[in-house]
Amino acid sequence: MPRRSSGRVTLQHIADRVGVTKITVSRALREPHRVSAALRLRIESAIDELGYIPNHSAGALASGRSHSVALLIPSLSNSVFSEIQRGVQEGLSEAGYQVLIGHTGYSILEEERLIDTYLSYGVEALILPGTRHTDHACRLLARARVPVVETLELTETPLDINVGLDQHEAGVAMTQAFLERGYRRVGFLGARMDHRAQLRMAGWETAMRQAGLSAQRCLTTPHPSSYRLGGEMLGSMLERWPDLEAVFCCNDDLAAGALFECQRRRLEVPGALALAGFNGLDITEATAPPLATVVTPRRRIGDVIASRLLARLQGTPLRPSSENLGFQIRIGGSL
Amino acid sequence: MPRRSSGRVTLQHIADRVGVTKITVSRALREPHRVSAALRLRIESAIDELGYIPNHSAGALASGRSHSVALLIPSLSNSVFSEIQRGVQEGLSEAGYQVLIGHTGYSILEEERLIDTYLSYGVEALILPGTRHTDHACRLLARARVPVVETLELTETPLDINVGLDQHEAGVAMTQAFLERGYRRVGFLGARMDHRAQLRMAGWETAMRQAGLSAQRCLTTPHPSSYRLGGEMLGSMLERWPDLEAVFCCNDDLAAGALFECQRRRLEVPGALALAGFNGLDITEATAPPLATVVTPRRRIGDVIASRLLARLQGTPLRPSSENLGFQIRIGGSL
DNA sequence: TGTCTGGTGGTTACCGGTAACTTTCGGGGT
DNA sequence: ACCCCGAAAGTTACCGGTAACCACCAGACA
Repeated sequence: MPRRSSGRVTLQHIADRVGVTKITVSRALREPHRVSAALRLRIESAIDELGYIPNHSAGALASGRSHSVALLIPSLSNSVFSEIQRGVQEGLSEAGYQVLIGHTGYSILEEERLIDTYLSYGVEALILPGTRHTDHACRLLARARVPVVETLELTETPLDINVGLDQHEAGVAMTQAFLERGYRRVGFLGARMDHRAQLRMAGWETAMRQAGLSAQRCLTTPHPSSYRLGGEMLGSMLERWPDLEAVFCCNDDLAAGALFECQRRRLEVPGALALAGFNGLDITEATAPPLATVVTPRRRIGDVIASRLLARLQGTPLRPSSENLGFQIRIGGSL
Repeated sequence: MPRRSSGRVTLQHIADRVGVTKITVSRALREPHRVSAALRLRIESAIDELGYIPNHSAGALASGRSHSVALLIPSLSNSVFSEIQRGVQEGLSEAGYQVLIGHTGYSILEEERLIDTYLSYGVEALILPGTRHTDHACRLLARARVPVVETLELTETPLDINVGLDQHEAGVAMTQAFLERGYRRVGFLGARMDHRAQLRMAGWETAMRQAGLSAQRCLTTPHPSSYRLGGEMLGSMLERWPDLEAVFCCNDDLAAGALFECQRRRLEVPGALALAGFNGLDITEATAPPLATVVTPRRRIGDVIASRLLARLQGTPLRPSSENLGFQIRIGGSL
């Protein structure tokens, strides 16, 4: 007799209905071949007659397996992450894993909190955006002995699996594309300034210095980037450096916003001002002119994460490793 | 002696270290006032010395409470949903709930699958996008006796809590804004054509018919909307109906894409063609000219969902109810 | 006929917490 | 001196599954 009559249908209810023990019902669900066909049918019909819903907590507790993986992403509204998510999801859900999505808002403190939460949920792996974490987060991860993927950026010292691209190198390459086309006074416009934005900016600086040019035309803000912000910041830059020839924006949103501002000011792009963004989102191909950008292999990152993780979850022991998936420069028509 | 030496630190380990029983440690964590201050301190230091991470499954199983709520959203890359998420998250996390995000990809079958999954995770409430669900999903929800929020749209027959806006009415209102300004040959451009897009379109039809005008200039596709698609589809519409004066797009992405296409064709907006979108995303204020749009109170929807849900979770019994949070027409400069 | 084997299904204990009830103990009121 | 009370900590049983091992049985085979 149950202490709390929770009203919820359990394995025991199904078992009673069919006249077997609950372990048999459990087997019918998880290892159907181990139960005779006739019995299996009776169990199945009892299950949907009574409306049984398994209790994940009980299963996870008893088996020590949660069949779930946490994917932390900095922003829900940025399609960069949604494409990664799609790849991860597809690969892992086929293998029977549930992907739990967490939202860090670009904060490593929030990331730490989420790592803690998801470890207590018993996730079997964690996928983190970026390679910088709080000390406490690193300690948690080390103790958890759970596969960890760090993504988007690359690091010399991966915690475990690292899949991404070299953001600094991409920043250098895009800047060089400006320089090759004869632009000299190339500015940099950055928002949010998370670690990846910083790396891109550092790439711009490196390339400018190497070419013996000034890397001073640079405007950044900690605010989250948006189209509007791109326009406003471009305005400030033009005021401060009226001789600006080109602007490398740390992402496509800013670049599109900057392009709109140019349209408003009747500044021809790229005639009067050249622009480039970063990521290769849909919008860069749709604007007039299309925006130059660094195309990042987001979908592929998701796929690769899924496949490396599955290998790891299925027992292949790997040493910490870094995988560089590269990028492509697309010139579009704004440069 | 544990059967499986999972390596994981449990309450028992902390208890042994401190010399108390595990229930005391459990209390120190959940009801600190019930444990003496001195002991509490010793327990706390043991906890972070040994790196204890609670086992959520065990807690949920024993207490029958998961402290989590599922929020299903159709698309991760659409900021409409990310703003709702922000409101929900903020309200619920303060009250100690964890918000689990699920991604339906606009499919009610996938929604059904996720409802099943999250019920088995023992969520204490479900927040669903839209008011249409599969029959099986409805049966699951009915049996689960868990608060359910249906959002974005309104319905006459809410399952439980319904918070949103009248999409049809909004479609009518935007169309009337076109008509008031003298536009007559107003077309409709729709993508994805999920239920909300259909309602908006129906609103457009209603308003056109009421004004005695033709509602034939309409182009839709089941493909997901994107900037590029907006441009391409506008191209098709112009080819098919060269006399088009205005286009109401079922969302801002399409409208922006259509605007870009106009720029490419040197079609003045709104001089040669008027445009409007739907949702009031950031981009509508950034383009040149800014886009007319229906501003939906997304953040507020999130906040209201959180507050109604908390009331419900804290025991206030409510009958099924519908709450209309309205919308605003913003004319921008494209109309 | 006896033994072995594989296919089925059952027994038992346990996962790591928590609810509900009980025990212990020191102090205040009368 | 007695009783009562509340605070602090412990006991016990249980949440709903699953792992590991065991029992039974029919047919294959010697």
